[in-house]
Amino acid sequence: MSSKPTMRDVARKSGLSIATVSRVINFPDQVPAETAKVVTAAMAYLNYRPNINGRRLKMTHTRTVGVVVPTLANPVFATAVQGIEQDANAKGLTVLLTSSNYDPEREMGAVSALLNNRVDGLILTLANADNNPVVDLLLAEKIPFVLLFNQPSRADIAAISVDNAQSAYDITTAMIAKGHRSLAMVAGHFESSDRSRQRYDGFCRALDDAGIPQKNLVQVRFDEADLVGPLGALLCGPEKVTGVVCSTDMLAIAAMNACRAHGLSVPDDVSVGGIDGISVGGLITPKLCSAVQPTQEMGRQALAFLRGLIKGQANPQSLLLPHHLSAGESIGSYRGTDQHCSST
Amino acid sequence: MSSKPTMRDVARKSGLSIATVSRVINFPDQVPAETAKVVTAAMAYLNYRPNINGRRLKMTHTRTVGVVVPTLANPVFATAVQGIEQDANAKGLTVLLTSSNYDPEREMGAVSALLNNRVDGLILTLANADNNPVVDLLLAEKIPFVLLFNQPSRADIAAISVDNAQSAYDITTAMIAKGHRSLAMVAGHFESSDRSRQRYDGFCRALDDAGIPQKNLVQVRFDEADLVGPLGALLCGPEKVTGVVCSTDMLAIAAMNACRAHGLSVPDDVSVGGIDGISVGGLITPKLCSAVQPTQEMGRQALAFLRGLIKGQANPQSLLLPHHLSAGESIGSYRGTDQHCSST
DNA sequence: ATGAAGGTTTGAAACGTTTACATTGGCGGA
DNA sequence: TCCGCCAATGTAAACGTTTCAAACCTTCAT
Repeated sequence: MSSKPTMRDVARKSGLSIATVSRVINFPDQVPAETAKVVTAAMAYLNYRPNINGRRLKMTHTRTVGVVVPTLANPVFATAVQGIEQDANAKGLTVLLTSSNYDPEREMGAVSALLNNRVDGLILTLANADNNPVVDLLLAEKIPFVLLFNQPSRADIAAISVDNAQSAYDITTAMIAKGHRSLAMVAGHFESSDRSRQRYDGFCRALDDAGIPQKNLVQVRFDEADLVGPLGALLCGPEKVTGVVCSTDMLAIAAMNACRAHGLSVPDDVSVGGIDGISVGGLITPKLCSAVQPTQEMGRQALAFLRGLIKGQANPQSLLLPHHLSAGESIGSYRGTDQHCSST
Repeated sequence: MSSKPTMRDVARKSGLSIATVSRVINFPDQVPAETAKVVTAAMAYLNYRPNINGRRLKMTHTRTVGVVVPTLANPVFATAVQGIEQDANAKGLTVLLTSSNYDPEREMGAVSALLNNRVDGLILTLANADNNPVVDLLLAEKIPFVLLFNQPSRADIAAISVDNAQSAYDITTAMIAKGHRSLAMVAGHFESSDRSRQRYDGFCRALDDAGIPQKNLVQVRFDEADLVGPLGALLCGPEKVTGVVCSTDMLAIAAMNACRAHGLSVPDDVSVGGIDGISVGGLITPKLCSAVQPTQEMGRQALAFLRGLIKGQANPQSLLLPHHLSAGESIGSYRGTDQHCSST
C-alpha cells in the first residue's frame, strides 16, 4: 500500500480487468457509461495516477518534444520557448528543455540526451545549421525536427526564421538613409551563431549598395553586456563611427549603454539599431529601432510544423517569415562628428 | 532491423547476456575491461541508444525534475530557469518545463501532468503559496518540491526567496530619503502573485515609518506594458505623485516609459524604482534602481536544495537570500512638482 | 583430488502500460 | 431449439530496462 496505485489496483478495486481500466482511460466511448463510472470511482478512491512512463515504453510515440536553445537569458529565446511551451501544454505534449550556451558540443550532448528520452521530435536553435553533425544525426535517425531562427542553406530541412541578411540590410539601409556613412556592426561571434554571420552579410551588402567601402566589425560574446571597451576604438578613433548596427537587440541595448559611457548621445551623436524585436526594446529610451521578428509566433509555428512532421503530414521545408522595422528613436539623422567622445 | 536496437540486440551481438550489457552501462567498473570493450563495440556498431523510459519504468526514481513558472516572458523567471536547467543538465537530470501564466488552475494542471511523469521533484513559482491546493497535493503525495520566489508563511515547506516585504521597504525608503512624499506603487494583481502583495506590504510599512498616510496603489496585469493610462491619474491628478515603486522591474521599465509619455522626466520629475534586478535594468537610461535578488543563483540553489530533498538528506525549510539595492539613476532628489504632465 | 573462495556471468522476474486476440453471455432469427 | 452475432470484458504478451539470486568458471589451499 505504500507505493503508488497502479492500473492493476484499480482493476482489482473495481472488479474489472486491467484492459477495461485502460479502455476507460484511453477510449471512454468504447465502454458503457456504467462501467466507466465504476472505474472512475475506483481511480478516485485509490488516488490513481497513470504512469506515463509505462505508456511511453509500450507505445511507439512518447508525446514528448525536445527543445534546445542557446540560452534563456536572451528574451528572444525565452519568448520563443514560451510560445512553444504554451501550445505544447495545450496539446498535452511534454516539453523537455535544454540550453546549449552557444556551444556545439553541448548541442550534441543535449540532443543525444533527448534522443535517449525518445522524444517524438525536436525544435532547435543551433550555433551553425550548415554542416552540422547534429543535423546529420537527426536526419540519419529520421527524427522529425525543426530549426528555429536558423536559416540553413539546404532547403529540404525544416526551419522557421526570418531573412536574417535582409533584416540587417533593412536596418542598415535605414541608417544610411539618415545620412550616416561611417558604420560599424557589433555581432556575436560567428562560430556561435550563423545568424550573426548572415546578418553581417546583410550589413555589408547594404554598405556596398550605398557605395561605402569601409566595413567595421567587432565580434563579441553574446552575453557580453559591457561594450564600452569593444566600441571605444570605433566611436572615438579615426573612424568616428556614427552608426552602430547590432546583430541582436540585447547587444544593441548594451551598445547604447556603451555610447553613453563614452559621452555620446543616442541618437544625437550615434545611431544604434538592433535585430530581433524583443519587447523591452520598445519600452526604453530612446526606443530601440530594430528589425522585428514575430518571436513568440515563430515558436508556435515551429511546434505546429513539428507536429505535422511527426504525423507525417508535412514535408521538411524552410519557411521565411516577414520582419519589419520598428519605429524607434535610436536612429537619428547624421549631425556631424563634432562632439565625439567626451570621456574615454 | 527497422526499429531501434535494444539492449537485447547488443547482448546478442556481443555474445553476452543482457544483464552484462546493463552492467557495462551502469557500473563499468564492475566489469572486466575486456568485456566492456566488446560490449561498447557492439553498441557502437549497432548505434545503440539506451531507452531511458525503460529504465524509468523499472527504477524508483526517474532523474527528472519538473519546473513550473508563471511565464518565461519575464526575464526573472527565464533567468532562474536558465540556472536550474544548466545545473540539471550538468547532473544528468531531465527538466520538464511548464508555465502557468499566473493561473492557479493551470498550476494544478501542470503539476498534475508532471506527477504523471513521475518526476522526482518539483520547483515551482506559485501565484499564491499559502492555502494552495497544489502544495497540499504535493505534501500529501510526499513529492519533494521547492518553491522559488514564493515566500510562504509556513516555515516547514522548502522555499528559496528574498524577503519580499523588506525589498520593497528598502527601495521605498531610498525614495523617501530623497525627499519624495507622494508615492505610489504599481503592482501586479495580488491574486496572481503573493510576492506582489508582500511587496505592497513592505511599501506600506515604509510609508508608515515615514509618517506618510497616503498609500496609492494601482494593480495591473503582469504582462501589462502600457502603463500610460493606469499611471495617468496618479501622476497628473491632485496627488502629483513623484515616486513610483513597482513590484517588478518589468513594470518599472513600463512605468518609466509611461512617465515620459506624460512628459515627465525620470528621475528629474518622477523617481521610479523596481524590484527583481533583471539585467537589462542596468543597461537602460536612466539605469534602473532596483532591489536586486540573485536570480540565477536562486534557481541553482533551488535545484541543489531539491536534490537534497530527493536524496532525503535535507529537511524542507524556507531560505531567505539577501537582496541589495542597485546604484541606479532612476531615483533622484525631490525637486517639487512644477513641471508636471505636459501632455496627457 | 577436493572443496572453498571469489570474480564473472546469466536467467528470469519485475516495472505499468497497451493491445491483439480470446472469451463470455445475451439476443434475435431461422 | 440452435446458431451466429455483437457488445463487453478478459488474458496474456509485449515494450526495454534493472537487479536479485543462482550458476559458472578459475584458482588455490588443503
